[in-house]
Amino acid sequence: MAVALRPQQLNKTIFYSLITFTIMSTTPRYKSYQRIEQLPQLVGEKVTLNGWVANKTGKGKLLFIVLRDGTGICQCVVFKPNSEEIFETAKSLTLESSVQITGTVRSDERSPGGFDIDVEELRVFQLAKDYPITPKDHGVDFLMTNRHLWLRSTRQHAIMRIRASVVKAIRDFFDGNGFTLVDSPILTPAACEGTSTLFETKYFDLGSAYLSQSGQLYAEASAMAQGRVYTFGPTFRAERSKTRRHLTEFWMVEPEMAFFDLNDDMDLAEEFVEYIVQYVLKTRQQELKALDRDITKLEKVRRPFHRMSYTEAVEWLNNNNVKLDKKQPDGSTIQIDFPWGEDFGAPQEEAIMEQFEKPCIIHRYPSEVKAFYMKRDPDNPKVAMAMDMLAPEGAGEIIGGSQREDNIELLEERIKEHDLPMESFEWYLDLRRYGSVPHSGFGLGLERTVKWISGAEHIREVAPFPRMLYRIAP
RNA sequence: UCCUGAGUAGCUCAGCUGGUUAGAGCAUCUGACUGUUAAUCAGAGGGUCCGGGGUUCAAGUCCCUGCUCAGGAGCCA
Repeated sequence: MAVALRPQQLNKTIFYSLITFTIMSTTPRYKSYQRIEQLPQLVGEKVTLNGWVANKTGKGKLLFIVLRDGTGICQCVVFKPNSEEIFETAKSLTLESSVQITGTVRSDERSPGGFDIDVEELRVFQLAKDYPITPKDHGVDFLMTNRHLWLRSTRQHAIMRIRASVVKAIRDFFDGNGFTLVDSPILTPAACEGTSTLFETKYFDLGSAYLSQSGQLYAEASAMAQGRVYTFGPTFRAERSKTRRHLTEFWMVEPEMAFFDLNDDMDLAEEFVEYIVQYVLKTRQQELKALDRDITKLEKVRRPFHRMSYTEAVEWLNNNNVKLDKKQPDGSTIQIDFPWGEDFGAPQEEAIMEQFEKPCIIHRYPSEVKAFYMKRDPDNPKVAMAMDMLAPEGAGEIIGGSQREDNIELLEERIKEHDLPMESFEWYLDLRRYGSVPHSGFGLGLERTVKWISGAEHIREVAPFPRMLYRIAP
């Protein structure tokens, strides 16, 4: 019989020797230097740090070098009378020069990182010449052109760490809840949803291939094999979108669950998003602080979230006098009551979310405006069993999902209605021929989630090298 | 694709109804300063005013055109 051993249950000696063994066997070659995040444990000791010059100030015979090494910042102090040679070298240092500094750690309130190092040895790896990004204001275009360097700044560093934590939370959540990771293909033969514009590329003698805009159909097939699966990877949309919440290449995580109805789907989405937000709060306090993020807003992201049907949302819009701008044939615009059947745009979503401090799920949209694979509500065939999750603070849609159509006749009808090539979907129809079951899933946009949690103004800040309509480099 | 706005020093910007040799702050270089936090002080260098065409005695400024970028819409995660 298998017994799960937790560390507390192990004999202490064995446990600690295991840890020692692990560290000894994997990290000895890293012991030639320390990292700034270790400094609190190294006060009074002589350490060697490797890093880059983040800032340099001084006053007469005293020089302060703010060193960053990726794990934090540390102020290194050089005093001329101690060593003329080191002082001259330190004086010649420029922004972002790479150096190795050896010295003794001292706790000091006046230091930006809380710790000072009195420099005893200074080695220059390379002297940077005219680093373009200064500690002053810069425009977006300039920063985007220098994205490869911009990533070194405090703010971008913090965002990338939060992104990494969101990714980890996503994987932990599904891995720990009985889901199997399944990688869907990136090169696909045709459109998944049949609507979006796709990036096209040549594929040997087989004609064209397209970069995937969703792994969903493959996730559905895999869910019939594994029960509960998720795919997580890059997706591509060749839409000419130019807003602060669109990228042409972004990461999306798509869970797909056999035997889940729409309510199960929404419950999972809530639990999932709550987990991500709380995980980041727990593990990235420092980074959220560096970003000046109001964490009291994130602390409120606890279940249950708000929920309303599309029909209720339309009623709310009309009761609250949120009008729809309608273009007339003569070019003028008039304001009308929001008509049932029209899809929500950004103004409607923003108006609805203004009243909420945590996410809201809107469900049962008109089937006309939703994708072909979404199941219609048995109680009202005019609406699809679809749901979107909107995040507060103007973050907008972060999740789109649905219960899938599991009846083969109805699915074939939808494919015809949407004018999609039936033969391309034969394999997908097989899933309804051989043991079809009710099933559901959703997709969560990684960058939109990170943008919301980090409080970034623009989605381009939360991808290390964002791909946008008018920018593909660096 | 549509609507709106912008392009002046390495960076961020000012430059009025067209009028001497186009300015400031930061950055760079030189010097001063023993606790700086975007240090301060003194001095120096730094310009294809996005490209092309036009109007004018005279264009950074006005007109046309091209390019680049930004914000928004639609589509969506």
